[in-house]
Amino acid sequence: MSRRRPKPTIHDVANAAQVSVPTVSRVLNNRYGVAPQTAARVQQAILELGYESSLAARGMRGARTDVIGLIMPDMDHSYAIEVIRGISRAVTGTKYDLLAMTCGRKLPEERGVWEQQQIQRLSGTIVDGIILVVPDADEFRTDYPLVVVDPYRQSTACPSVIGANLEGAAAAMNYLTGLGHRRIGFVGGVRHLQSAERRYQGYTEALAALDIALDPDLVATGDFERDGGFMAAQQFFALDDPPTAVFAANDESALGVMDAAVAAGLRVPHDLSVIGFDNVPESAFSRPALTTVDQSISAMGEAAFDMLIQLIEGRPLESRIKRIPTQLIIRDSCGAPA
Amino acid sequence: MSRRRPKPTIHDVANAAQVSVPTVSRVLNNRYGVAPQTAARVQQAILELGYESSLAARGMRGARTDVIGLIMPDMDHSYAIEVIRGISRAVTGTKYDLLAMTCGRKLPEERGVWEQQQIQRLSGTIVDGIILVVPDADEFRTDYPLVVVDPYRQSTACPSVIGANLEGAAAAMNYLTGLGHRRIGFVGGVRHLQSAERRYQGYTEALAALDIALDPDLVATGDFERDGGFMAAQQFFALDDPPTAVFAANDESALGVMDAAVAAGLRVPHDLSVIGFDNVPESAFSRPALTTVDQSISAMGEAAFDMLIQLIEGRPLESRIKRIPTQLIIRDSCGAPA
DNA sequence: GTGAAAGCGCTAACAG
DNA sequence: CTGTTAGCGCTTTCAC
Repeated sequence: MSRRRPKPTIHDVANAAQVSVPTVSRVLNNRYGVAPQTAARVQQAILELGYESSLAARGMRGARTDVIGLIMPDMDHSYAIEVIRGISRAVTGTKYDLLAMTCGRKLPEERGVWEQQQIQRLSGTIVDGIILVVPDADEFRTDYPLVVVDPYRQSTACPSVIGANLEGAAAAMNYLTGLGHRRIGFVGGVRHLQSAERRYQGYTEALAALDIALDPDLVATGDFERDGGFMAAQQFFALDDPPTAVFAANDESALGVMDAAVAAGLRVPHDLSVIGFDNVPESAFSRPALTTVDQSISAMGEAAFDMLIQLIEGRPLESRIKRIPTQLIIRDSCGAPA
Repeated sequence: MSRRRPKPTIHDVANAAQVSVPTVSRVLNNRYGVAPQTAARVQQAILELGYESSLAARGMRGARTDVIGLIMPDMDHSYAIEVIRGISRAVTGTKYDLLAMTCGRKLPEERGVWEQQQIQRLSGTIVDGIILVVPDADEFRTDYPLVVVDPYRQSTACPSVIGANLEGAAAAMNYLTGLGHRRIGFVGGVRHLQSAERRYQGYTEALAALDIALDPDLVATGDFERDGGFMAAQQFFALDDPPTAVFAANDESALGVMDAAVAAGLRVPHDLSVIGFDNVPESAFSRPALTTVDQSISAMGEAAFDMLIQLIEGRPLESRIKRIPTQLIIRDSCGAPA
């Protein structure tokens, strides 16, 4: 470690083995036309020098790298973690390595360009294909294999994996109304995010089906984070006629609503029913355990990986859009209205 | 998206802006000596073409990439996730991007070489420095900035971040013996992993301090996973004189022990006390909540990032080994022996 | 079978 | 201020 011993290059190997650079390249890639003896000498040199080819250089020459890229805005929230888990599992046992990138700058307005940047910085050279999670942008200037998970808008521009948001929201609302709730609050997610919109749509449609007028006071704009749910709930509680149930557009928000409920001295589900969306691991451990709509995020990750491999290997895609079904998970946070 | 429009290169930009390639490179890197007018024309072309420089090509030319690499054997288990979280948080707000790699091939014997491979494949070109998590290998052939998290053995070869495993284990054991336990089982971790060894050492030393003979029947070799804990516990329960408490070398094993306890009809902590190590998020949600030693894995990740940045930016390291302290978290899984 | 030459996209050193 | 020349580490023709 003391002296700066530069990483051995293919050149060093060639020298050590007394052959030319292309020959080393050939044995590296198991090409035909190398004498067994020569190959052995090269292998020997590789071992001795501890040589390993540079991903960058190799990729630049157009060769496949057997690495797939995952680009996501953060690797901190449960949603992101679950996607990573799914893809990580899918990668296991394949020849592919997984390369996940996330950015330091967290300002939303920088995100869109960041995504685009990363795609181009990586594509074609470093990775063979890319999975993009919850992209801010809608369209991408690339023709490399690219699969989008849970896009903003449902464009057919890229092959994508989406959740059955509308159906899931309908199931949640039906469950709540079936329990007898009529005043139901909704905590939304990031504005203009497709998944959030669809869940909202499920909310309004369910209300309409029962001829319940949409009360603007009962619709709060959250941010898909715990704090947003907390604040939204506080607004609800301050109402003259507060809701008896809250449908939050994702679990983190729902957990925030529950936090607000205990802070306000309300008991869940006795005084307030709460239902979430996503079924992130934490939802099973809240007190009471959160009733939610399982969106199987990790399954979305796995599906995205499968699609990407099809694309990379040039096999035809069954469909450009893969919809992952949703499932109502009934736990302890909902009951009949008091 | 229909036609294969190849990614624009610096060349295309140069053409479009009617300048030479190096000029484009200059404006790209905010170098001095470009006429404002020319620069504007280049910027214009960049925008129109949606150009973004290739990480691979840029890195190959020796320039800094402002990307730091994270190499880990998996991105699925809680431990790995926590490390990612910590580093991801540390990266936030800095100019660095984070690139995390995992491999598809999961066989342990392939791991050692895989790590070495990745380091060389990435270092110097694609990333400015690397954080390596729980490496199998002990020494690395690289002179690039490299920080190791929780290494196998405590070698001084690389700057590293380690947990206070011995102290933590001592705290756990003291707590158990303070409660009155004398027959305490130990579920170990992956053999030869330094952290597991140190925790075992804490176990034996605590026993020795109380003049309790080490009973081989009470020491099981786990694998740091839930199943291993489960099986180890079953062995304990089958003993003529089963332990009244179990110290598991990590939380996942401890959770497995609790699973086995309920399967055997034992109540925790009434019939059996269980204590873990790590304080992964799940441990707070088990029933009963797991008493454990907080190892602040995400803090280890953050510390590793900080050290790496020092290395990259050429600032002197305070110390080559950073030890992250440990803290006993008392929850509900331990009590006095029956 | 093997080496020489060319070029991937980019930047650094030099001219002009 | 800007263009020309070289070369990073590697693979791919194409000769020999």
